[in-house]
Amino acid sequence: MVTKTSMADVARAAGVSKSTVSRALAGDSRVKEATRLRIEQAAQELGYIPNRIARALARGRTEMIAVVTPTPPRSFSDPFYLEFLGGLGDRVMEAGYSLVITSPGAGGSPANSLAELAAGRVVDGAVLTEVQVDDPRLALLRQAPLPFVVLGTPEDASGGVVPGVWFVDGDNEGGARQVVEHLLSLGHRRIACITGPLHLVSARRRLAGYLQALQAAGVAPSPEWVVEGDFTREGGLRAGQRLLEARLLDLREPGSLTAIFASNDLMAIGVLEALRGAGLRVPEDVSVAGFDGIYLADLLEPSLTTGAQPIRALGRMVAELLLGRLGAAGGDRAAVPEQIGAVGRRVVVPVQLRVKGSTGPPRGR
Amino acid sequence: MVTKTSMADVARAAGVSKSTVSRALAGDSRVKEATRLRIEQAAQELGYIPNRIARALARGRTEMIAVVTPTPPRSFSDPFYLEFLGGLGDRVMEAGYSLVITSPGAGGSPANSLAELAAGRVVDGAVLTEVQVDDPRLALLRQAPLPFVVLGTPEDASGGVVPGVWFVDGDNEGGARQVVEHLLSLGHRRIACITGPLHLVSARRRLAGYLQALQAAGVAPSPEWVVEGDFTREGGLRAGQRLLEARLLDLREPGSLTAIFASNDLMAIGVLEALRGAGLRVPEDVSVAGFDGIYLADLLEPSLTTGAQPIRALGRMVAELLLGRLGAAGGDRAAVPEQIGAVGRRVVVPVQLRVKGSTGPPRGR
DNA sequence: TTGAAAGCGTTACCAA
DNA sequence: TTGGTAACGCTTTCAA
Repeated sequence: MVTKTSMADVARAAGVSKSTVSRALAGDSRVKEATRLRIEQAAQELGYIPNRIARALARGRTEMIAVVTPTPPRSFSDPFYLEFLGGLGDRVMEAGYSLVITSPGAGGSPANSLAELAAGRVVDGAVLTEVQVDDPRLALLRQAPLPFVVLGTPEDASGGVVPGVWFVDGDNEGGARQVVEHLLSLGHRRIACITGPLHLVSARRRLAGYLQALQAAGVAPSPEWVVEGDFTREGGLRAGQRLLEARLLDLREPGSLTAIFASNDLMAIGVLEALRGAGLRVPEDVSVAGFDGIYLADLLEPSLTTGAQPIRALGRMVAELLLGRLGAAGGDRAAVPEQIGAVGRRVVVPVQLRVKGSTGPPRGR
Repeated sequence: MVTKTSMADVARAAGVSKSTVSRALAGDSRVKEATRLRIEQAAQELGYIPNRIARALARGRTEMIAVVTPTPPRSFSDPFYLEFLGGLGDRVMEAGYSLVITSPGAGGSPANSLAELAAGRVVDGAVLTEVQVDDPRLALLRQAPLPFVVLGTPEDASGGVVPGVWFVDGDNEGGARQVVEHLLSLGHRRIACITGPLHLVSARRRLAGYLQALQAAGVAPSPEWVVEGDFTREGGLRAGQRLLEARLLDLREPGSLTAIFASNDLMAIGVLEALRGAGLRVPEDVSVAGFDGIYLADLLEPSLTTGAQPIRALGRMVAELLLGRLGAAGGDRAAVPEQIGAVGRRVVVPVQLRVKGSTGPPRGR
C-alpha cells in the first residue's frame, strides 16, 4: 500500500491552494505560467494522479459509457457483439471514455440494473443492444437523465419506430431479402428460414425480408420451413436437427428443402454442423446462407454466403452518435450519415450480399 | 431531465436522518424494523436510487474491475481474449462487479493509463493480460494500491517467475511439447514453428516446448523452421507465405517441411489460408497444429488439432483469485486449485492435446 | 491571478 | 436505535 498523494499535497508542495492546483491541472488559462510550471513539477515529483471518482462526484460526469450486452443465451461472447464492441470501444476510448460492460442478467433484473445505471451516475451515457419489440427499457431510459443510443431499430408492436430514440441499425429487412433473392436466383424454391428470437426487432425484420423475397418470387412458404432459433450456434444446430427430423432435408423426398437461410451467421454455423452430422454436403446437397458478416464466416469451409453488415462501423457510428449527445470533444456529428432528421437521430446502413462457398444451385440443376 | 432524489429526500420523507437511511438501506441490523420499513417505502415511492459515485468516494470502493486488453495488433477482438473475457465477466458480474474495459493503446501510453487506473480509484482491482517478459506494468501495479491478477506467467528475462504476483496460466511449455510430440509420433521430422511475438512470455514458452520436443526426439531444427509471428491471423498468413517463399513447403524438395506448429489457433488459421492459397492440402500434404483451443478451431474444415486450454475456465479462475483478493462476497478461495502456496498465488492449468483433422502422417508414409 | 469555502451524495465514527 | 458531523478528494463559485 503506497501512500497516495492528493491534490492537497501538491498544493502544499507548490505553495499554492487546492483551487489553483485544480485549475492549473485542468489547463485553466487564468493560471500564471510560472505557477502552473511549479505545480506541474510538484505533481510530477509526488507522482500525483487525480482521483477520478472524486472528480466525477464534483463534476457530475464520469467519462464512462455503459454497454448493455445481450441477455443469455447470447452473452457478450457473441461474435457479432464483440466485433461491434471493438468498433465502439475504439472510438469512445479515442475520445477519452472507458467502457463499462454490464450484463443485464447479473445482479438483479434487467430493468433494475438499467435503472441503477441511469440513476446511479456511474456512466455518462449508455449503449443498448438487442432491442425487443416494445422494449420496456426505452421508456425507462428516456425518462432518466441518461443519454443513450440503441443498436437496432426500436419498434413498437405495430411496427412503428419509437420516436425520440437515437439509433443505428443495419437494413435487416432489405439485407435478408437480398440474401434470399440470391438463393432464389440460383434456382432454389424450397428455402427454410431459421429466425432469431421473435421478440427481437432484428429477428422479425429478417423474417419479414425472407417472406417478402419469397412472395415476390411467387413462392408460398410452408409453415414448417420457418423455425424459431435463438441467434446462438447451439440454437442453429438444434434448428437444423429439427429440419432433419422433420424429413425436410431428405434428398429422396420430393418436397425436400434445397436451401436454408439462417438469420445470423452463428446459427448458420450451427446449421452447417447439423448438416455435416447428417452427411449432407454444402452447397452440393443444400445451400446455406447467413446474416451479419462476422469475420468468422469467412474462415469456415465452405465460407459462408451472408448478408454482411459493417459491424465494426456500426460500433463506431453508435459511438459517434453518443459522443455527439454527450457533447464530447471529438464527437463529430458530421461524421455520422444522417438518414432521417426527424425526432431522434436514425442511421440505417445498407447490408451487403457477400456470396461465398456455402451457396450454389440446387441439386439436379 | 428527471429530478433525481437523494438520500436527504428520503430522510425527510421518512422523518429520519440521512444516517439512518444509509444504514437501513445497507441492511444494518441496528435499524428498528418499523423504521426500516418506513424508509424503504419512502425510497420506493420517491424512486430513490443511490448514487454509486458518491458511495464509491465515501467507501473507497467502486465495485468495478478493470481488464487491460492486449495491445494492437491483437485487439480485444482476439477470439482467445473474448472467450476469456466471457468467463471472467460471468464470474465477476455474479459477484456484483462491473467490468471496465480499458485499452492500453487509447488515450495515452500503456503505462500511463494503467497508472491512472491504479491511482485514479476507478476500479477496485485489475486483470492484466498479455504479459511480457520483464513486464514493466507489474512493478507499477505492485507499488500501487491496486489488487490485480495476471493472465499468464510473469517472468523476468532470466526465466524466473516474478515473486508476489498472482496469476493464472495454461501450461504453455508442456502444452506445446505435447502438440509437437503428437506430430513427431505421426512420423513428422521436419516441423516448422510459427511463434508469437517473442517479447511475450507465452510465445517464448511455447517455442521452448517445441524445441524441447524436437530435441528429445533427436531432431535438430533448422533456424529457418522458426518464424516469428504476432498471434494474429494475418500474421499466420504472412508466416505461412514466408515458408512458401522460402521453398520450405515445396513437396518436390527433399528438405520440405511436413508439418507446421502455429503457436496459437488464430495463426494456424492464417497458415491454413496460406496453404490453401498455394494449393496444398491439409493434412495430406502438410499437417498443421495450433494452440489455445478457441472454439473456432473446431468449426474449421479440416478441424484444427490443437493444444487446448480451458479458456473460459481461465477467465473464471482469474476472477476467483481477484475476488478473493478483494475480499469479495462470493470470492471463494477454495474454488481455486492452488498449485504453489509461495509468494503470490499461482495457478497453472494443464493443456490438453486435442487431435482433429488437420494433422496426419507425413506424405509417403 | 489566487484563495477560501461551499458543495457533490454517500458512509462511518462518535455521541446521545 | 438514532442523529450529528466529519470525512472522501475534487470542482467551482465568489471574493479578494
